[in-house]
Amino acid sequence: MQQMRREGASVDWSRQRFTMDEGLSRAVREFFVRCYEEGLIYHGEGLISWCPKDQTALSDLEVEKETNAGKLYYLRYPVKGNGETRFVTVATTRPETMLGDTAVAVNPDDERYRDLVGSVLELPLTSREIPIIADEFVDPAFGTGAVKVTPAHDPNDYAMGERHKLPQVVVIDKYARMTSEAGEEFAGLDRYKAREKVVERFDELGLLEKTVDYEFAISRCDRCRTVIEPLVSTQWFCRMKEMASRALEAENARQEPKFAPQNPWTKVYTDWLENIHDWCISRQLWWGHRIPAWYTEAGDVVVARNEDEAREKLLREFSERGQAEKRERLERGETKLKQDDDVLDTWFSSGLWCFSTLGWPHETNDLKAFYPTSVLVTGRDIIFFWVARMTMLSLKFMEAIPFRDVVITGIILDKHGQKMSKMKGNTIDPLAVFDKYGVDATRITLAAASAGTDVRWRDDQVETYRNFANKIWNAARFCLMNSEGARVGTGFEGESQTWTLHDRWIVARFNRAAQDVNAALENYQFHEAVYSLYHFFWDDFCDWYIELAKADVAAVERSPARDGARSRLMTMLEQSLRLLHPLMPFITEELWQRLASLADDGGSEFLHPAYREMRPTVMLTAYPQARAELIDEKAENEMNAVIELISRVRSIRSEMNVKPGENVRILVSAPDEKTRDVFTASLSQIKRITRASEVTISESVTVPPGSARAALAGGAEAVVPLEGLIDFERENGRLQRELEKVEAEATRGEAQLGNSQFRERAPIEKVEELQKRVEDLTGRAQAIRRMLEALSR
RNA sequence: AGGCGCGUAUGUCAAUGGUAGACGGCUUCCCUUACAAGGAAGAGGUUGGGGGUUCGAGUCCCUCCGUGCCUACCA
Repeated sequence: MQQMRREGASVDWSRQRFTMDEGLSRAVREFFVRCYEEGLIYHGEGLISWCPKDQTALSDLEVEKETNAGKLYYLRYPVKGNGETRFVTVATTRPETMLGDTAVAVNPDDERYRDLVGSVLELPLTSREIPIIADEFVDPAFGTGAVKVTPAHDPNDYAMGERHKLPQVVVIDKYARMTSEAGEEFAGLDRYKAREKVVERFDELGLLEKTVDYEFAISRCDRCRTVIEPLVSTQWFCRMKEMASRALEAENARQEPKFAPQNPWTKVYTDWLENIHDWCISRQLWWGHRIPAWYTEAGDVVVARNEDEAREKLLREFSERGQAEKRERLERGETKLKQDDDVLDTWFSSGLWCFSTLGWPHETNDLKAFYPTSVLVTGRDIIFFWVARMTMLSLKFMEAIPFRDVVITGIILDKHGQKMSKMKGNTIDPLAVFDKYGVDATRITLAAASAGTDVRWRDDQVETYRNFANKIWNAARFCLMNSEGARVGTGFEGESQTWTLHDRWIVARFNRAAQDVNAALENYQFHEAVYSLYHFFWDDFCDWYIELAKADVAAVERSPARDGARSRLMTMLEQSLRLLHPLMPFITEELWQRLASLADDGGSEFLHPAYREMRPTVMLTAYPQARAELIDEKAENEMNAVIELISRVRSIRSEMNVKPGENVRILVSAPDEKTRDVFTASLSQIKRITRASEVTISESVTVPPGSARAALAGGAEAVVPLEGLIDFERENGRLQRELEKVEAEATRGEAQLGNSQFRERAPIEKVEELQKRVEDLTGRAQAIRRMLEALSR
């Protein structure tokens, strides 16, 4: 909880619940009683997974399978009869369980043993005789084709025992020690000691045929790693088939719930539901919801919401069954009731969470308002534990599935790709990362990991986003330093005729970013949201917009133009902070507060209409939605031309080793008048950013000798006269490389255009798009060739 | 044994069948009046191998190699 608060999780803390709270306990008892009354929950004997250390039953999900390098022992059992010496050899990984064997099984079609079916074996080390039975389950190809059957200590054998009505001989107790049934020689021995001894004795008797190395799966308690012992025991079980089929129907017919990412989790979920087994829900632990069942000394069991109800129910039952004596004793208060000491599997109460927290079984307002919920976010290892059980248990008494969407996140691995575990000591402490890099940086780093893919965690990748936070801080600082005269929030209202190109452009870029971010969040594609936000803020807003607006914004004299530029800058920052807020709540709130304090009413006007009366905070502002009419493609294209011009001049400066402090002259030619107008409108910005002493724009230029040149889109050209400074070799190399690149791409494009199949079958837009691109490329190539020619003269 | 996933730049990872990108690292230059946790310019790829479908494949299909996870009642 402390960690969630540090993370800035914006949850309603007043609704914090604990599974053992009274309201939830009531729901658990109610659910249990109703299910018992329907026969869905039953009390009975079964072979369950037992942890000898924790002394409790476990469900299938709470045992971990592990491959284990063990041995396969081949044991000979003598066939009884007629003094003949014949043996049946069985293979086993657990020889100690042979003491509890009550049969040997073979496949009915197995010729080798057909004549022996029905005959009897003398079980070594015991005085027992056991039959040879035939069962389809046995695989003739494995081992010897004969299987020892220990119904009390193996799940398969248990099932086979039921099929053939075999007795159960319990030779291992709940402490994993041999019982007296195992015989004097073995009683009291630990299961592994017993194994050694059994093998030793078989060897002595000449009944150990061979021992081979064998790898097999071993089950461990996921809590304490102790090897599980299958144990016949009386427990509480929940029938799952019917509930599972309802959940399956919801998924198959209506995609309820919907998984994100959809593949492969939907299938993982449905596969498990299809192969579901009954659930052992009782635990012999001290902690948890006590099972609402009461026993009399005479062994009667009653399930009820409380002890009073238990008595009533018992009275009714005794009457119905005509057990007058029991009834009278109960009425006289002579019968003591004892509640079951066992508790419920915590996942059972957790499975009710979605409605137990909202007041069920009462039809509360909360239940009506908040059920079903919208989304459950969890890891894939919890799909069975929680997601499936929640849907099943919820559908039992609720109309709808408990959540519409299930988002499966990746799992954080260590830097070597290993799952983190306390045992391996490779866990990371989120609080330490928060301390080192900040919560915002950590949050956005996690969000940037692609959806559903595991993350190899390295602290240093948080650095990228710590730097991003720093960038946001510094950009905001610049804006705030130049905020005098700005009217935040109104920058882009109603005066578009005074906007510069970069104003129209940043509005377009912002709306595009808002569109992308909203779409990404809608689809739980958080990494795409991060990508859009990062590049919008850093590349578009910081690198270009602030730089282009700087001259107007930072003008010394106050003027309507300066106020306007500042208002637009501040407005864009305010909107950007809103867009960033869900991913970086702390820094955006801090900056937003400073910004809001500049507004006349302290920022109230920024709040979502529903929250106008509340204290201003970015949390209560409306999240920016894209306005399609503001995604101004024309502005984007024009700005691209300006950006290209500036970039190419910078590139020339850098490659020609022009000192940063040194001013250059720039001659720009553009055959197209509109392009000239675009450049002219941004003249002062171009001049400033390229550090030019002079920029001239005309239809065509006379190129001074010793100029570096660059071909631009639409036949335009940038010329930087560098007489005396130019390195002809370098310029030649630079242009050659450029030409190669452009020609290669043009050739590829032309080849594709030359393919009649492409022209016929590809969509028209694609063909036209390529045509345009190839035209531009060939134009550039021509221009560069002319430049090279001029250079060599 | 089945099922699922992954192999892309030196590293970690992106990319509805349509110009292969980001971040880090690397090279060069710059302490320029928001930011050196920064700015500018660069280098770096036959998308694991081989087939196939398609006008077009990192993306779809088959196969092989490598690797990870989940499920399972072969003793």
